Amino acid sequence: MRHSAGRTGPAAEVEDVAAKLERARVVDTALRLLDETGLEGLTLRRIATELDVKAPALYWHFANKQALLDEMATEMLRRMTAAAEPPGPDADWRDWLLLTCRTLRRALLGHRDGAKVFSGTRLTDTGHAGRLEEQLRAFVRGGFTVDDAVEAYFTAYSFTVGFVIEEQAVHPLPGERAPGYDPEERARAMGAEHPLAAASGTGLFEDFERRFERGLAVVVAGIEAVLLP
Amino acid sequence: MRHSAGRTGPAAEVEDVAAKLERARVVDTALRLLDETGLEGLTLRRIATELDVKAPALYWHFANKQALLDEMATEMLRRMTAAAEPPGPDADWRDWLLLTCRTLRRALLGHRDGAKVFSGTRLTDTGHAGRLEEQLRAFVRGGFTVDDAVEAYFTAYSFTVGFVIEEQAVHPLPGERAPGYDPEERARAMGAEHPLAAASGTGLFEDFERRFERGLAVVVAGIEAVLLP
DNA sequence: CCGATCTCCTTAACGCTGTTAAGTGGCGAT
DNA sequence: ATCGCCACTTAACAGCGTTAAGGAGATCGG
Repeated sequence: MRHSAGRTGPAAEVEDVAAKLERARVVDTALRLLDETGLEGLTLRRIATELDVKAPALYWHFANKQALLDEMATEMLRRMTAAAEPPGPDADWRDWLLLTCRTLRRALLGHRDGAKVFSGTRLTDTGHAGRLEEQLRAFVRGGFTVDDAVEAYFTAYSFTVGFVIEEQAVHPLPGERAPGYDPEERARAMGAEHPLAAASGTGLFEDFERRFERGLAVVVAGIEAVLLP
Repeated sequence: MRHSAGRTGPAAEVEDVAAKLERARVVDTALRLLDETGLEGLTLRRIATELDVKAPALYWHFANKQALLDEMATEMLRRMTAAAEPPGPDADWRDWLLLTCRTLRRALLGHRDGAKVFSGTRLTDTGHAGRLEEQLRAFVRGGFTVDDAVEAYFTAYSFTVGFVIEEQAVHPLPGERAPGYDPEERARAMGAEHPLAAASGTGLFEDFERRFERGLAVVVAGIEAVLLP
């Protein structure tokens, strides 16, 4: 099924590299198009046209659309990992966790519907294993059991993904604002008999940057309080 | 555009009730079908067939498919709210928050792809305003500012939605287990040079019930530590 | 009582989607 | 020169959401 199945020797090496380059070009184009069209508008025919190719050609490089989406999510993660300077090998678990979550958020915000693409796919390689290992090691250095380390990591991860999904519903792209997320409108909808709910629009639709940091601080403080030995 | 536009009198009342019953029947059927087919397989033609009707008939009741999905998400929330006994009017914010998040999780787990349906839609009515108001009031009673109350609520909400999205990737329906989320398989993929990452499968793919409770405890403790005056 | 109106549905069709089958030009190796 | 594989094309399929037009049946005003 793979490109060089059954072949051996240096020629296979070279061809595999070429194949990966093509694959990468498809993924790159798809990620660029994603920002223009959104996940709904991202069709194989469009991607193919952008690559001066017909749609069925993509099936040479990917088993199906989901495989392409998986690869896109993986590539997002790869770029994010490459862009983030890791803290030193003896860094505190807090530094690692903050870095991981902030970088994850940046990666998801980097593309329209990034969080949805990401949360709907399975990663296609284990390139992130190294970072995860260092993250968990930082926890263990801090006195956590492995189980508690995973627990802490997953809690922060869940918060981050959930947060960004909501954020991208309001801001499809940084700077853009989706219709229907207006604090005043919400206040009107909630009615005078629900003053607190009516006032919540501001706290729900604005200032995601600061709110993410506060949420992260809450999670970190909670980990300290509950899981730290 | 609405059913009784421009009409008055008791007959209109009766017809509106009938119309709403029809609408509700569509939503109910769609939610039932969702469990069988998943979000991908949930087509208007299938829903229509199940209702002994042709697909375009649905456009009499809903402007488009998204409007139906919105209504489905709203109905999920309505049932969840109806099923959950609220704590007393003087209950602690902790009780309210735990109830809200646990009930939200239950509601999302109640249907296949529940979290995805939910996170992709906008609620169609303000029936949840009352509960939100009580939730926020509990925070304010506890000494929170309105902003901090919203912040705390949203942090817990984000965690819950993010958590269940991941949970449903592993367990499409309670009891079922999606392929590819096997701890041993993960351990093999991570490799011997990443022992902690390899061991993380157990902590990531199992025992969601307990892990959700611990995550919730982390969030609550974090709110106490960071936001409580 | 009759014609108009409104409700709720049907049939037919449009343009689009992901995906498969079959065929084809070119290039490297034998 | 020819074989075989790579990377692609053309053609087509079933199915999707959605729209247009129309029709049966109840309900209404006159």
